[in-house]
Amino acid sequence: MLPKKFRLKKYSAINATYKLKNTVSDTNICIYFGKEKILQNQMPTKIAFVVSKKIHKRAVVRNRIKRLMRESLRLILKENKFPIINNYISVIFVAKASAINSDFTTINSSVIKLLSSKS
RNA sequence: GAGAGCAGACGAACAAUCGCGUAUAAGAAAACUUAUAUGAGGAAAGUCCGGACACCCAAGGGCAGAACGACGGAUAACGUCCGCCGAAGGCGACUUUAGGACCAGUGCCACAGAAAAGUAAACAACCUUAAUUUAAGGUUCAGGUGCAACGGUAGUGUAAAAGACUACAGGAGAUAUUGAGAAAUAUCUGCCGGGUAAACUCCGUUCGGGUGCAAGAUAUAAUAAAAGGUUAAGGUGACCCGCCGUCUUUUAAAAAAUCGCUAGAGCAUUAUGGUAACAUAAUGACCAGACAGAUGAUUGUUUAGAAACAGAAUCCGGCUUAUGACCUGCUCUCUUUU
RNA sequence: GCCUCUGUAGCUCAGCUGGAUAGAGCGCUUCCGUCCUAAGGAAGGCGUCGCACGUUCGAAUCGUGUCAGGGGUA
Repeated sequence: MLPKKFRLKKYSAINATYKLKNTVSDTNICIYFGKEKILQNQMPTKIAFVVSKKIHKRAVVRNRIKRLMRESLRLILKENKFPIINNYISVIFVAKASAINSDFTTINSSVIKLLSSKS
């Protein structure tokens, strides 16, 4: 789990990020980017993870996908591979139906691929 | 040894690195940092029942309504649990059981059949009399139909028949004994007119307003538009009476902190009472509490080749459903040996 | 958290209340028709009535449980 200051919490902020439709997608994951930072460089980037109930009914499966995505993003933030993330106010990771039963390496590789394609 | 029945336990372990929630302590103006401790179930699930708790409300009456249904107990309560009776199934250990009442009333029982419940024979058969192709009377034993035929089997009896009579088994009622009771056993009485209430219904018991922690409390902040209304809107949510008595409804937008929030009809061990469910007493420990929502990732070793079902959301008691592997105890049947 | 509805042929739906034949339209197959196709006509098959247990002589229908899907509300 990310520390609390990196989490995107507010309902209105999530809706605003969705409405921009600045997306990059894969078979497993779709990423929504928010507005670019111009003035507020001091604020940390807010990140959210979404796994819809339409994808799978059981909470254990959905939690597993969320945790895998979080883990891969934690490693990325730690090594600071992609500074592109720090240029946006908010980022939302949405899992797709094909992400079910996939292990850590596939999720991690798709996250890296999407972020590198954006930059 | 094989098969089966019942009950129970468990719900991968260890190490390393990185990382998250909560609490406490220290530091810091603050954001936060460091250290320590701790952090997912037997079903957390389904939401099928019962409660606690909270608020609205004033909590009254009537009539609808809902649930339950052998008997005795347990419990805060229950549609749950325990014991026991009857019935059904099994060679047996044992299992299952919505198990009150169709002598209050109404309805239904297709096709077939004489007839599906009405003091019933339109098929057919038996007997008697007249008569010989038939008619009248008596009868329903046997036949056939159907899930079910007006009690069953065997005899007596009769023109032919019939609980008309007798024996046996069954049902019902009465009496006696046993038992806390359901009920069981014995004797007697020809008493014996189908089934269906998971059909309406009747009887008995219970419930007796509503909404659910997004309940609600505290603090801060607080709008706009339209419609209706003291000639009674609205609330009490099947409905009626009765009661309360001033704002109410809709649409749009905005803001969201703290408490409730986890010490409990709870858990473990022991003792006593009870067949048991359970109750009482003593001792001990307490360490999830989030709010877009914390337990993860990688590597190595062991095991059965990385294991099943599955993620707390106010809290308890049950029920139901899902579930891999290994293990334990008691009992029954069959076979073999002694 | 609470409330509520629906599962029937490949698809869309009747039938259920009130128990005794599982049906309609579109689609599919074959034949007729036409020079060929379409329209039209004829015939045919297509179903564990979501699943399990029960009540009943008999269950798509009644009862209970369960599974799946949808909707409403805060």
